[in-house]
Amino acid sequence: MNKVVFIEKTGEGEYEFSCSPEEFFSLWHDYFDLGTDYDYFRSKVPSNDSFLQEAIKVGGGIRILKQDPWEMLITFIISQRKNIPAIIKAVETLSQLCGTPIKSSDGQILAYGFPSPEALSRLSLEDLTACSLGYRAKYIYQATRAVVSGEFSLEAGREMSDEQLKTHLLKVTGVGEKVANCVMLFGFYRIGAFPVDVWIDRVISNEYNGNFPLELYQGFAGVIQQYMFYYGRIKG
DNA sequence: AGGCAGGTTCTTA
DNA sequence: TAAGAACCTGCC
Repeated sequence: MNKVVFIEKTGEGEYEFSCSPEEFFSLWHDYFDLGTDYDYFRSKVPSNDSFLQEAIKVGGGIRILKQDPWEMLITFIISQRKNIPAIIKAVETLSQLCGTPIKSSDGQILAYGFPSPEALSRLSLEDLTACSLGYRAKYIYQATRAVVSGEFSLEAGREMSDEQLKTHLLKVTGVGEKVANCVMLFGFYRIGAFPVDVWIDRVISNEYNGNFPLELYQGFAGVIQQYMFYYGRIKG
């Protein structure tokens, strides 16, 4: 979206945003999903579920960010078989290569926005490979062309049911079950989507004996997934 | 030094 | 339908 904000913790439960109050309320308040009552979701965790009880305590400030579908599609295609530092690096390389510079009022470049489909489409397959994307380069090359040509519409996804959207996203080569769920959750705010990656797999097998009660969280399982993911990684 | 990493596709039965 | 190999590359 070609916007950047810097947030500083200034006290307990107190944060300072670098933007104006107008921008905070018109943009970031929604982006960080600050209008949603997460206490309601958390209240659905059974008191005898000690893992999730601890997780919602430790991960108290977690929010599902309302991110851009296109950015999520490409970012999560990149994420497969990569660790987090490598993902960040690849996304930053792409942004610096063909994203829009975001400047402060005095002209200083603060960050680069994620490249638009058109901007990415100007990169050749070789260009993409040079961004250390490995075998994902051709997935991204193909997805970019599908979107730019209109053959694949992310916008159309907004009107679809969760089930339709999942099927739609799975048509993109390089998008499987996990990536589709991530794009749904973070790019379309489908908080019922429940992405299962290796960390969630580990939590389910280690803490729930391979059987997680998903049915307790119908319609917002993605929020619960975030607590599981966050705390699961801390615990190792 | 090599296995492994926020998976997916392709191949084989 | 299901299990197993191959896939790129950089990090730990």
